[in-house]
Amino acid sequence: MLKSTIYVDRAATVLKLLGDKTRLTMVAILKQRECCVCEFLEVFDMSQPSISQHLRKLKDLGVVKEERRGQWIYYSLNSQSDLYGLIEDILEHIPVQTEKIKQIENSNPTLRCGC
Amino acid sequence: MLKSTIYVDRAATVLKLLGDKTRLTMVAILKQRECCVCEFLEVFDMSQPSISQHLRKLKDLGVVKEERRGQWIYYSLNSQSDLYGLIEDILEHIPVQTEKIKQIENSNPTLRCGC
DNA sequence: TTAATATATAGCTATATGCTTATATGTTAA
DNA sequence: TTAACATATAAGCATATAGCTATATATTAA
Repeated sequence: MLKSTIYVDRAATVLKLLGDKTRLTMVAILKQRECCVCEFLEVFDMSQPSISQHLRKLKDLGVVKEERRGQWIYYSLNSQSDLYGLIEDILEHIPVQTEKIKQIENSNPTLRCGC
Repeated sequence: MLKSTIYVDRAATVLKLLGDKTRLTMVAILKQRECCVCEFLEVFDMSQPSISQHLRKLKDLGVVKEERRGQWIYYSLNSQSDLYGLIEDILEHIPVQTEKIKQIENSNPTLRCGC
C-alpha cells in the first residue's frame, strides 16, 4: 500500500502534539471509543480546563472532531484527516488503553443523573 | 506482523523529540545515509552547537548511534532500538529528503581538505 | 608542540507549553 | 426564568525548549 506523505512541517506539528502523554493516551482511547470531557476527567488527574485545552489542540489540527449531543460534546478521531493514517500507525506501537476504558465505563459519568 | 508495543511514556517522549522539524528531518536523512555534524551543517540553517544538541537528544533516547572515524563522528539510525519500528513507520508518512541528501553530497564537507 | 579542524558542553535568553483558578457560554430541566 | 450541569475561554505562572555565543575537548597534520 502506498501511503500519501505529509509535509515535514505538518508531520512535526502532529508528532509534537502526540508527544504529550495525556494527548497520546487520549488519542489511544479515542481509537477505541468516542468520549466526552467528563469521561476523560475520570481517567486523567487534572482539571477540566486542562482536558478541554488538550482536546482543543487536537481539534485545531484536525486530529479529532467533536459532536454535540445535548449537554455533552463527544470527541472522536477524525478519520477524514490526512493525519489519520500516520496516527493509526503510531497507535499500533503503544498498548491498547483497556484499563482506562474500563475506568470510564465503570464510572459512567454521563449516566449519573439518569439522563 | 505483531508489533511489540512501547509504553505510553516512552512513546510520548520519542514523539515529542520527533516533533521538531529539524530533528524529524535529521532522522529522515539518517534513514537514507549516515551523516556527521558538518554534513548536517550544510542543510540546516543553524549553528554547529544547535546541530550537536539535537543529535545529543536523539542519542540520549537511543534513536541514533554515533561512531567516530578520525576527526569525524558519524551518526546513524540505531536499528537495535525498541523505537526503530515506530520510527520507520512514521518515516513512511513523510517525503524522502532527496533534496537535502543532494545538498550534502554536492558540498562534500568531509572531502574539502582532501582527507 | 602547535595550528587547524570537528564536535561537545556551558551558560544565557526568548518563547512555548502545560497546568492552575476564575469566569463565560451553552444546554437541560424545574 | 432560574438552577444545575457540561464545556470553553481567559489570564497568570512555572517549567521546558530551542536557539545563540563562548569555550572546552579531541583528532590530525605540520
